[in-house]
Amino acid sequence: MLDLKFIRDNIDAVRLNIKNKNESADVDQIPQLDEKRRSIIQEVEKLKNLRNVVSKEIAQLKKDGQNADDKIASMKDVSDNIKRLDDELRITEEQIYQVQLYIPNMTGPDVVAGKSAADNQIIRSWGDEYKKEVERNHIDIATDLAIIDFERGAKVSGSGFAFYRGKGAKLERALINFMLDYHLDNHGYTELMSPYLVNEKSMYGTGQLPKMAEDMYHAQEDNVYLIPTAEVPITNYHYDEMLPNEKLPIKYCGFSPCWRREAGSYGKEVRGFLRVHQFNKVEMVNFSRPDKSWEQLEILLSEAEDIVKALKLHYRVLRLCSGDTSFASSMTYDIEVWSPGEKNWLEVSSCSNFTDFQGRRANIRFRPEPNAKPEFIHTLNGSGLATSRIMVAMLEQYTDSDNCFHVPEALRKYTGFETISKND
RNA sequence: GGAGAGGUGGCAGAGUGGUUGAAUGUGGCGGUCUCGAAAACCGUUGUACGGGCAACUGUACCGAGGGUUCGAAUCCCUCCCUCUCCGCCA
Repeated sequence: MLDLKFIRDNIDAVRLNIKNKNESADVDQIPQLDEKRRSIIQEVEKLKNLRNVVSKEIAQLKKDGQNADDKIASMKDVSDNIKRLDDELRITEEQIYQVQLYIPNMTGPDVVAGKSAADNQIIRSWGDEYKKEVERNHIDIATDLAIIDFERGAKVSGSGFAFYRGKGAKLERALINFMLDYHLDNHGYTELMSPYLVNEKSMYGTGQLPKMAEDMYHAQEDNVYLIPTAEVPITNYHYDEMLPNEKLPIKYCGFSPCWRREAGSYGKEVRGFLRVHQFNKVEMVNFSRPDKSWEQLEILLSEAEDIVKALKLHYRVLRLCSGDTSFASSMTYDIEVWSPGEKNWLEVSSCSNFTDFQGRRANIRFRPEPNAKPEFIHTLNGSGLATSRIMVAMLEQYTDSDNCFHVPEALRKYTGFETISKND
């Protein structure tokens, strides 16, 4: 959410930003609604002041045993007017809020205006030496090794769901544990294991609602949502809180499955693990002072890169253009690994600075100095990493011509085995 | 799911219609005393919005939202949450 005062003072920039982000929000009605809001406040507060003063006079008169009927009668009208104006104010503020909810975060200074993924900037790439030519993609390999079962996933749950089986399941667990341990041991994170169902308020707090309602699984009976990312519970962990300045930045990481309906995305990149309704991810969340958040974003990105490097996978880093930068994000870096089977880049991490956008929605603040006014915190998060596409790249990268998968060095102490072959 | 109790300031805890933004305690901050500290004593200690260049000032906030009333922390309704007991259950 953007600050109302900011919108009022920067209406043109806000309008341009909406356009650059391919969003639609009718910001034009804000100035007059805000004007109306303020004039109502001034009027109603005058009346309330009058009411307070006269009420005290009435109390005094009664205490002195005198008659106060005249004053009470004269206040009746005032009271009715207050009620009417308060209603009007409430409606006006609700109208403003409903517009505000759909206004995206302002993009950061380094974000170029652009329409689509084609306009994203390539920042760097790494691990050229790990490129490899393969004939089979991850689906063939995994099916052949019987470590991932897409068919039965579809039978039991629907397309976009899969079973990990045998050594495949253990490999997945190894990957998750490796990533978590890496961040805990090397990057100073505190682990959070979170709820996977969250309430509506949390979804508004991080900005998934109201815009993304269609993309989430919703349990109507209890009005809770399956999380599309651990960002939601972990960021909202500090909902309505004042964070101690001396503890900043506060860094949490956590594993969770992620559920996404992916409504309307059929036909593209849906094969196998490329786009699924449920996948596993380790998420990193950072609560930062505003003056440090851009610096923290670079650190967060490097922490995610460390994982890909440790797995020795060829990857590149992109800075997303405005059109590709998500609703709540100010700036986002994507990490993409090379899939030899797809001959394409696959997104495995998104690292974003949300500035104060989520902090304002979720009311998470801190005090810059002991007696200073509270300010909204900056939040950042990044995948570190999503496993399904890492699994794609690993399977294609590390399976030899004899159809034997070699576990990457970094994962061996977690798997307890070094290879996976057909009859394991 | 059934029955009951409760949600007040950083925390604890008074307050059942009229100078209550809220007693009191405690914690925090500043000070006096002290070589220093403790104790004691004094002072101070919320947020949001509006107006004002500012000092300042107005309004609101006692779980949330409605209602009654000239006036609500206090009365009524709805919802949320916590706790206790019973039932069910991994």
